[in-house]
Parts: sequence; C-alpha cells; structure tokens
Amino acid sequence: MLFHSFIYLLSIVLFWMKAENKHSKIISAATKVFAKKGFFTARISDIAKEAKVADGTIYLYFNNKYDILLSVFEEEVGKIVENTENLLIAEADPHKQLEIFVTQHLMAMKKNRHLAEVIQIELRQTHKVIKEYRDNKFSKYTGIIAEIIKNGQLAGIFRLDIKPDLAKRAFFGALDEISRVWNSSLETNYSVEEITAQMLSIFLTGIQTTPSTFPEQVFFLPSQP
Amino acid sequence: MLFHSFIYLLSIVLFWMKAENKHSKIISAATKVFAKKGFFTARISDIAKEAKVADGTIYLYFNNKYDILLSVFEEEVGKIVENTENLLIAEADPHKQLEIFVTQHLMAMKKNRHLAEVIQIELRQTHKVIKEYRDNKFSKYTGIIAEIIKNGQLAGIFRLDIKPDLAKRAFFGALDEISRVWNSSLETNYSVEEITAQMLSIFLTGIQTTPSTFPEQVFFLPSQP
Amino acid sequence: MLFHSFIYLLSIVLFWMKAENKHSKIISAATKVFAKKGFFTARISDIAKEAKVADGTIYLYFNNKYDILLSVFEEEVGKIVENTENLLIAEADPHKQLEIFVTQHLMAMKKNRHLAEVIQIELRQTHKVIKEYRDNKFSKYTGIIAEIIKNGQLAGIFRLDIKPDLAKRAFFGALDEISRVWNSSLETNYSVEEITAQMLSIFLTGIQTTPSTFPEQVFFLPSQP
Amino acid sequence: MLFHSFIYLLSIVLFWMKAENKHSKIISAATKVFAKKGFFTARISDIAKEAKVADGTIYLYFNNKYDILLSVFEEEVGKIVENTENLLIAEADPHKQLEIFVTQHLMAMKKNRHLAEVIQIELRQTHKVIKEYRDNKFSKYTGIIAEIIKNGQLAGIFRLDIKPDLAKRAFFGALDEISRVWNSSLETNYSVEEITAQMLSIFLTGIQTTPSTFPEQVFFLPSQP
DNA sequence: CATGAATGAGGATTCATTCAT
DNA sequence: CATGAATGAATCCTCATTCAT
Repeated sequence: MLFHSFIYLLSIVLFWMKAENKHSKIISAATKVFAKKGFFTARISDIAKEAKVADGTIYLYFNNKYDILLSVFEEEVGKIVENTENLLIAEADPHKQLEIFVTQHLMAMKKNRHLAEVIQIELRQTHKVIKEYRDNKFSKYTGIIAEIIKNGQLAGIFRLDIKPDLAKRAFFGALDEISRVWNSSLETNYSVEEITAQMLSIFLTGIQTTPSTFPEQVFFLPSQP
Repeated sequence: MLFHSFIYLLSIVLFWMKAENKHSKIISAATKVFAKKGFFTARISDIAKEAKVADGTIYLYFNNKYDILLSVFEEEVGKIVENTENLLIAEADPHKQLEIFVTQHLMAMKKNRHLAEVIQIELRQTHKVIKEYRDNKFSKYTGIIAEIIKNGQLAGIFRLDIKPDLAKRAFFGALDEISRVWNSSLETNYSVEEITAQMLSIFLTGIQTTPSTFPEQVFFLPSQP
Repeated sequence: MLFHSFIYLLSIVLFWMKAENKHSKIISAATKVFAKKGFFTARISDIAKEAKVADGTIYLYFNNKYDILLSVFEEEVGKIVENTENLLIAEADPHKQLEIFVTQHLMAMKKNRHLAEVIQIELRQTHKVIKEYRDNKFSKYTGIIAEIIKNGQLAGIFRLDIKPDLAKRAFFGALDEISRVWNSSLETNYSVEEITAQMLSIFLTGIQTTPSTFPEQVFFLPSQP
Repeated sequence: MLFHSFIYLLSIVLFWMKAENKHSKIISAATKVFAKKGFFTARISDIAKEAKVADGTIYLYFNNKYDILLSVFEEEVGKIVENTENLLIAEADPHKQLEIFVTQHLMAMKKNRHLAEVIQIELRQTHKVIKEYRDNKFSKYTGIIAEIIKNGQLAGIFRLDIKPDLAKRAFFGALDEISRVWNSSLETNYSVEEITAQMLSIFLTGIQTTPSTFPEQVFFLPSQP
C-alpha cells in the first residue's frame, strides 16, 4: 500500500519533471530558432524539431507562437534581471555598480548568444504583445541603470546636470549595439573585459564629477557648474 | 514645329514626374506602414491603400516586398548619409563634427518618425537580404563616427586609448536607443537640443583628452588633413 | 481638289495597309509565342514585344487572348485547307489525292514550324472556346481524308470494310504525331519525301483492294472478305 | 505482448493505408479535374474539392501543381506500360503482339477516360517539366511498338523497307488520335474490338510482307530471341 | 489609331493551430 | 500527455484588360 502510494507520487514527480523538461526544452529551442531566423520567419515546426517534440506538443505548453516569444523574454530576461539585482545589492559604490551591470550584461549576452539576438531583434518589433511586454517589464532592466545614476548623483559622484532617464537609454543603447554585432567582428577582437573597460572609461568619465582618468580616481573634485 | 517639340518634351517630363511621384508615394507609404505594423505584419495591400494605388501598381516599381524595404533604406538612409557628409566636410573640428552628427541624426529621426522606426526595427532583422544590406550599406553611416574619432585622436583632442570601432558602436547605439523611444516618453520631455547637449556632454567628456567643461573649451584647432 | 481627294484616299489605303500589317504581324507573333511557350504560359506582353507593338494595341485587333489563338487557327489553318482543297480538285485518283494530302500537310507543317506546334499543342486543349472551334472547323480538314477514302471505295480501289471515319482519324493522327516530333529527331533523319513515301506505303497498302503499284507491288492478291 | 505488437503493426498498416488512400484519392481527383479543365485552367481547390480534402492537404503529398501532373503520368502511365510489357513477354508472334498492344492501349484509355484526356492534352504541352518527362519516360511506351516491328522484320513477317521509328510514331499517333475523340462520337459507334480490328487490318496489311488475310494467316512461327 | 501605366481579380502556396488517435 | 496529419485562412504576386493621354 505504502509502496503503491510511493509509486503514485513518484509518477507525479517524474511526470512533473518530464513536463518541466519539455517546457524548458521548448523555450531554449525557441530561443535558438528565433535567434537564427527571427520571430516571423521561424516556423513552429522548426522549434518542434529543434526541441525534438511534435508540433502539437508545443500547444500543450504555450497558447500560441507569441506566447513562446513572450515566455522566452519573461524567463530568460527574468533570470538576468534577478542575477544583476542580487549582485548590485551587495555593492554600494555607483562606480562599481555600473561596472557590475556592464559585466553582467555582456557576460549574459555572451553566454546565451541566441537570447542576445532575440532580445535585440524582437525587442524592436512593434507587435502589440511585444510592445506591452517591452513597456511593462523590460523597462525594469534599464531602470536599474537610472537608479545607479541617481544614487551616484545623490552621493555627489555623478554630475547633477546628467538626466538619468536619458543617460540610462544612452548607456543601454551603447551596450546593446555592442552586443548586437558581437557575433560578426567584435568577438574575435575584444574580450568582455576590454569592452567593459572601454564602456566604463567613456561613460564614467562622461558622467562623473571628477574628470579623472578612469579607473584610478582623482582626489580633488571641483563641483561642476 | 518648335511648339510640338515642346509639347512632346513637356509630356515626357510630366510623365516622368508622375511616375517619380508614384514611386516616392509608395516609398513613403511603405515607410509609414512598415513603421506601424513591422515588415512582416505589413501587407502589400496596406501599402497600396496608404499610397492610394492598386496592389499591382507596386510591382511596377518594386520587384517584391523586400525590395520595397530595401528601397526605403537605400533612399531615405542615403539622403541622411549624404546630408550628414556634406555638412561634415565643411567642418574641421571633431568636437563640432560630432555635434553635427548627433544633431543631424536626431533631427532626421524626428522629421521622419516612421523611417526612424523602420530603421530601428528592421535593422535588427535577420533576413538574409536585410543582413547583406545592413552589412554593406549601413555600416557606412556608423563609419562616419569612427572617422571623426580617429581624426580627433590624430589631432590630439580625443584619448588615444579609445578604440574607434568600439566607440562608434557605443555612440550610435546610444543615439539609436534614444530615438527608439522618442515616440513614447522622451519627446514630450526633451528637445533635440537638450538631447544633443546631453549626449555630447557625456561622450565628449568621456573621450576627450582635456577633461574641461563642455562645451566652451577648445582653443587651438589645427586643420584636419 | 483632285489632289486632296487623292491624298485622302491614299491615307485611307495606307491606313488600311498599316492596320492589316499590324493585324498579321500580331498573328504571326502570336503563332511564334504560342508555339514556344504554349497558350497559357504565353503572356500578352510577350506577343506584343514579338510583334513590336504596345500591349494595348493588340486589343484594337482582337477581343481577348483566346480570340488571338482562334484567329491563328482560323487564318493559318484556313490557308492550308484552301490550298489542299484546290490541289485536290484537280486530281481524281484517290491514290494521288492521299499523296497530295500527305505532302501538303507535311510541307505546311515544315514551312510553319510554329504553327505546327500550336496546332498540335492547343488542339488538345479542353478550353471551351477551343473545343468549339475544333469541333466545328477543324473537322473539315480531317473530313477531307474521309472523303478521299469514300471516293476510293466507290471507285473500288479501297477496301469496303474500312470505316472512313476511323481511318481518317488514324491517318491524321499518324501524320500529326509524326510532325509533332519533327523538331527533335526526325527532321535530321528523314525528308518530307521519305516520310510521305513511308506513310503512303503503309496506309495505301493497308487500305487498298489491290496491293498494286505503290511502291514495290505484290502480284497475287486474294480478295479481302 | 503479442497482441500489443499486433495492434501496433495494425495501426501502422491502417495509417499507411489511410495515407496511401489520400494520395491516390488526390491522384484520381487530379486526373479527373485535369481532364475536365486542362492543367492550367484547373485550380488546386478544384482538385481538393474533388478529392474531398483541404487545399493544404494536397501539399502534404505533392510539392506543387506540376508535381501532381507528373505523378499522374508517372503512376498511371507506369501501370499501363507495366501491364502491356507483361502481356507482351508471353507472346512471341509480332502480329499478336501488335494486337495486344492495341487492345491494351484502347482498353486502358476506355477504362480511364480522364487519364486518356490528360495524356493527350498535356503530352503536347511545352512546359519544361512536362517536356522532360515526356522525352524521358513516355518514349518508353512508344518504344515498345518499334521493338515489335523490329522483331517482325527479323522474323521476316514485316517489310524491311518500313522504318520502325517512323512506323511507331504513325501507329501511336493513329491510336492516340482515335482515343482522343472517343468521348464524342466514336464511343457510341465502335467497340474496342472493332477499332482494334480496323487498326490492325490497316496497319498489319500495310507493313507485313505477306498480304494475306488478317488475322488468320501465320503458319510457321519461329520463336523470337 | 497607338500607347503603356494602372488596375484588381484570381490562385498557388504557407503555416499556425486543431483534434482524432 | 504526445503525436503529426489535416485544416483553411491568409497573402504575395501575376497578368489580362482598360483607358487617359
């Protein structure tokens, strides 16, 4: 009797694992396929084949094609946001925080090349569903940058004439464009560290109150007009 | 006799104008529709309706749907590149050159809101045709930034440790991302001048050798080769 | 005054010639194009280009695409029928008549290769318009064969057990199939005379009561039942 | 266990039969529709409706419209060729062989009226795909006639001055033209037997060395190699 | 009459989604 | 839950025909 219950529970767990397995298999297959062919050119059967699953199976886990795309964002971007936030909490210095953000972003993009492309490609899409997602959820991510800048301004290390909401876009745009072409030329020429150094060198120098040479800081800091 | 020749030539000219008219009517209709719905979601009949032209007429001027998109790029981006290059030739100071670039870009994007969206959306598409175009033709545009930076380095006003090909991407990415969201929030809050000032304030401060206060600062300016 | 009238009449005549010219130019262009591409695959603009005429001009001489095809038949086949009938009237011997028919047919097909193909290709089409034409007019041509056979039977030189309406089809079918592949292989191998000789050799021997004269005769001939 | 295997295999077989069913349902529907409307005038949806299948289903079994036509030939003509060849192998007398060929051809055409029309109509088409098929595959069929004639010449029963490649065309053309108009007038007037008798009567008399009475005549018959 | 740009109906094909097995 | 054959709506493009010049 106990044995039967055990078997029963086991089957539920296995069943759940299997399902969970299939769900994420589809997600990563979709990420790959979307990255390779773009959302509209990608076919459901491509994703199914990549996930080694039947076409119909996909509809047991997702409502429709858009839902897959949304889930890719939701889950994969979610992980990155979570990771980044966790790392930032432990660090108080806005300088370091920006460095962490850049490093995290570039490493995430490098690690999941396909996801990087999907974000870059589909984030620009004007499809209603995506637009809503972008407006509601993705801005959280760029919001992190604005927060760091604001904190820096409060701490007196970032110039007060810098508009955080403009700067966050400039900063994210720069990062994103750099990751966009990673696959082609940059990859072979620059490491994550080099790019991080360059980006911070430009931006920090650009926004900080002390026009010193990054990263070795300067001690006298005349206030900006 | 002379009169007849005149009428004949006039008819040719009018004919040409009419055709030219239709061509550009389709181009701008396509720009509008692509911006609103995205390339894949846009239907040929949408463009035709927007251009007040029959579906079939479009195929008298373009080979296929992709050709329309390509033409939008080719012609509209072409104009921007040309404009920008003309303005830059007359200016030797890299500082001013970057300022011109930013102003030109933002004004062009503001003027042709639809084009801005099309560029941002479709530039990321992974379709073969677009990819080729992007790689061959669009890089010219970003190449301008790299040139300005290199000149500035030769002139000793930009830091030598800045990699022009990284900086150009960062710079273009920042500009592009800022234009991207123009439609939603930024527009109401910032003018082209404000954004230009911010962007230059950050970037110039970020890359120049003399960490002076932007924008009044450059005293000696040797002419560029 | 007289001069003016003359000019007027001349212009009408020239006008008519020009029109006539254009009409036949289109006919022969259509024959060529239909032969090359088949009726359905041929485009009106192909015919227009071949005839060195504007697309719209074709509709000044023909009602529609089918009308062109019909006219090709009507006029070109008409010529052949007329020619053949004229030659046959002058000859009383059914043997010779069949020989004339074969020679005429093969020569016409050889002379106007394109027409030959059009007849062979489009005669089989099941399109309503063509079907009606075929049933009403073309049977006249094959009817000639039946007449010759009937005459031969009355004259006692062709077997009475031969059904003229079956034999006419067999005969025409044989001729037609031979012309059909003329373009490829037969042309280089056999002359019109050789083919005529073979065809008559088989058919005349096959249907005549006395296997006489043509070409290597047999001497004893038991009568057919 | 055995039972399960059985059920499994049964399901595979049933599945295969179903698919096979649909494939051949489409083939025969296409044959019907092509015969009725001609290849170009036939619409895919016509075939789909005739086969009681959705439009899209057709593309699960065929690549495109031409592929359907080709398959009709390939399969249906293939069957006829095979049947005919099997029957001919068992018969050594060229006289009888020709009789078999005629009977087979006419019976096949009568049995599958639609196929007959499709062959006759489309065989003449000038489309590249069809032309290639025709040249490669269909000539096999007419080749059979040439073989029979050659054998007859070796056996001394057919005249040596007959060119097998001309005669085969004449013979096939005659047969084909006769089947072509079967639908209209001939059908009601003549049976397969009558037509066969006429055709053989004409042709055999036309090509044989001994002008004996067909069909009772051959006394010595050396076996063919 | 001649032109050829414009029209728009029509059709082959694709592919997201469903559902019987 | 899993499958994948079947579905049919949706759309790009062609081309016969028209008509303003």
